[in-house]
Amino acid sequence: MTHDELVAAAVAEAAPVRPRARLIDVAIAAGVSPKTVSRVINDEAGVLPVTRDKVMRTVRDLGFVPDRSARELKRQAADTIGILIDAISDPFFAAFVSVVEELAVAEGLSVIFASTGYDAARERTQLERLTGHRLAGLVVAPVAVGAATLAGLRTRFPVVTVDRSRSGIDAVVIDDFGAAAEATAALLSHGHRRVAFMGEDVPYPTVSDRLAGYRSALEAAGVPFDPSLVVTHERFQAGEAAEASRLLERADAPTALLCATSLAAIGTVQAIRARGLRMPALVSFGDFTLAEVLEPGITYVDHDPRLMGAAAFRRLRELAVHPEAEPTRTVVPTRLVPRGSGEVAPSFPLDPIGATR
Amino acid sequence: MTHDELVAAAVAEAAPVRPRARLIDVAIAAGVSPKTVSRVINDEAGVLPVTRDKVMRTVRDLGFVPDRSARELKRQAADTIGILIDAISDPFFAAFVSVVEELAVAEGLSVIFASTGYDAARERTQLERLTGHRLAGLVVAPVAVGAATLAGLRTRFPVVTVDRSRSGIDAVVIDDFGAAAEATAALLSHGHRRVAFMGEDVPYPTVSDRLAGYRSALEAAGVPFDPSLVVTHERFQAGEAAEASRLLERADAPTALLCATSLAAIGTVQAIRARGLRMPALVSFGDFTLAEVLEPGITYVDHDPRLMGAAAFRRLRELAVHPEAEPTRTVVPTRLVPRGSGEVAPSFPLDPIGATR
DNA sequence: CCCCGAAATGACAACGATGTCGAGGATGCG
DNA sequence: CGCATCCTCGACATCGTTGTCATTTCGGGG
Repeated sequence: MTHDELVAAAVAEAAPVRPRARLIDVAIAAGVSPKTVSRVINDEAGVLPVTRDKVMRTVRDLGFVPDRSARELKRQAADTIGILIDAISDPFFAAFVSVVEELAVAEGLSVIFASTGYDAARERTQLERLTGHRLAGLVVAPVAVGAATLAGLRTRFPVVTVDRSRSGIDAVVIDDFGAAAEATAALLSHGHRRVAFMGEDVPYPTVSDRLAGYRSALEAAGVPFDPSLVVTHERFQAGEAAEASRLLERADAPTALLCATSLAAIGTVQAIRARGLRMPALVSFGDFTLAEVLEPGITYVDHDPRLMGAAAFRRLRELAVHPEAEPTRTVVPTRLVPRGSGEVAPSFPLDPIGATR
Repeated sequence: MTHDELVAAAVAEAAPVRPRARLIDVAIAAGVSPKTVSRVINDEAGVLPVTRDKVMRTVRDLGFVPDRSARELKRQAADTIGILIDAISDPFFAAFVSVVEELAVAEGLSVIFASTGYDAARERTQLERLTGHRLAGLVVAPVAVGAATLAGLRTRFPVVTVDRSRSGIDAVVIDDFGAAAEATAALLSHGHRRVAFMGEDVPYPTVSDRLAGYRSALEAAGVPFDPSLVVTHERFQAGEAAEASRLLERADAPTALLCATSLAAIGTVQAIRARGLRMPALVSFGDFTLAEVLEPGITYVDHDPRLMGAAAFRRLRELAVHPEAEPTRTVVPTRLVPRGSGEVAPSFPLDPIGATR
């Protein structure tokens, strides 16, 4: 049989372009039936050690790797987790995806991902692309996709939304309203009365919930809401951030900023430095690289992508076991992490109101 | 629309478990043969407009999405790009993957990705997972996988390595040696004689090539190489960076640092600030968020992940058309971007040597 | 009015793997 | 020594889709 193998190997070698080995090729080379090869590569019981060894050797010799398409087609179960997010270049989602993949690997699952770029049409395309696979679960940060569509998918595999939610679908979110209110209240408690809000103008409520929390905190403190202090842009790249920073050159400039996302905070900080402006008090949503190295360190609302990724993955796996479970809304706790930038007093204390609580 | 959604959700709710619609289900519902449905969803010619409309309507009604496993199995061609990288949480790779996905989407391709975590065993597993799919191409940042394995894969689909190379395989890299030499020479030209090198201790030559470039530049300038100024750690997290920063507390502390990766630079900057040390001259490999906001801005060797991603993708697509093409080595140009931190003179000019060129 | 050819459609097999079930051989027990 | 039993292994059908090729249909020309 070693002889047989050598012959087979030689034959294989002779072929200039060796096509991918199939299970049947292994079976022929090893002199067993396809089913037996299948049993071996799937670690099923009921194969004689001798046979098993022979097959395994042949598998190695031919470099056989089972075809996932065929395997997925035959088995109804899948071992791929789909992730659909806004953009992988967003550090929040990079960390999020990283955790999900880490956990998936540990369970022998694959990860396939796609990004929407905040675009509804692209989201639809990508969603079809992902759901064309038999998935073991789908994690999606929904842009425009509705509850009905997701509910339809949910009959096929577990679905969890992240960062945003849809009725009837499991969600992993934070308390945007409460966290924003807390951050705003903290700024107010240091004497600020003119607090600006900067955020992306995205087609989902994350930022608007934060804006609502901001307004609510202002109201609770008896500070009038000034719409001119709310700056939203589709993105906070250099250009938009520069424009936003002009707010600080006004006569009635805000003395504090609440940035609704870390991207907004980064852009704003860059613009402020680039224009040589004096740094106002600032609180960011979400930590970011080097935020603690700035002078002062950037105070932020902790909004840990790793916790959220772990929560989403955990829920996905629970749903895999209990597909009929009631949808739950997992609110990952947040907390305000002071690092300096949020605890400075107004530069121009017009009318210090002192602690509001 | 909220109403519509509620209605749709209710309908979905009503159906206890609606199994996924198959092509055959569409065929039956539309009163045509499976093959005709196939023709319609693949936009093949030779279908009467009436029939086409009828089928398309049924497809929508049933929410039919073709099964990718079956499709991939039947067609031999695939439309999925595989990416295997060290870690998606590394901003370099996040940006890299982002570009590749962007380009892939534009051509109607999917992306499946996996990370190695710098671990050889995990790399092997992940590689099998990825190559179990029929791929339209594979981009890999190789850890331990050898030229032979990749050559085997190359007979099945285009393979491009990135950041590191393997003989006989197309590669997209930068000139690590040259770029490090240039950066080191620049530091020396500002009068530094004690320049430290900090980098990860990774099992591939990227960092060691940079170290070699550093040594070469020292030699060219007649500055003796001091091994105690080379600090390598497996990772540059808080702990390791803190240890590395102790170098700066020595009596004969270096006056300049060359950081072999942006992660090393970030960790080092964090540690320096955390310990309240005086900032030495510093040049980083690779830009990072907020690097320009620090005081002074961090001078870096531009090492653009977006360019590299685009180059890798382009090469993949070329190879798809010409599978037998000779492997090429694409060296993405780098340049030293001065922002201040690399252009400061030594704090303690022991023996200024002036410009060495 | 019939026949021909082109266009539209369908029947059938096959992609590569695995689930079901049955066949055959070795083993244990009376 | 014979029979029941267990264990190993293989034959065959099948997952959902598409390629090949045959068949039907329809309009037009003779």
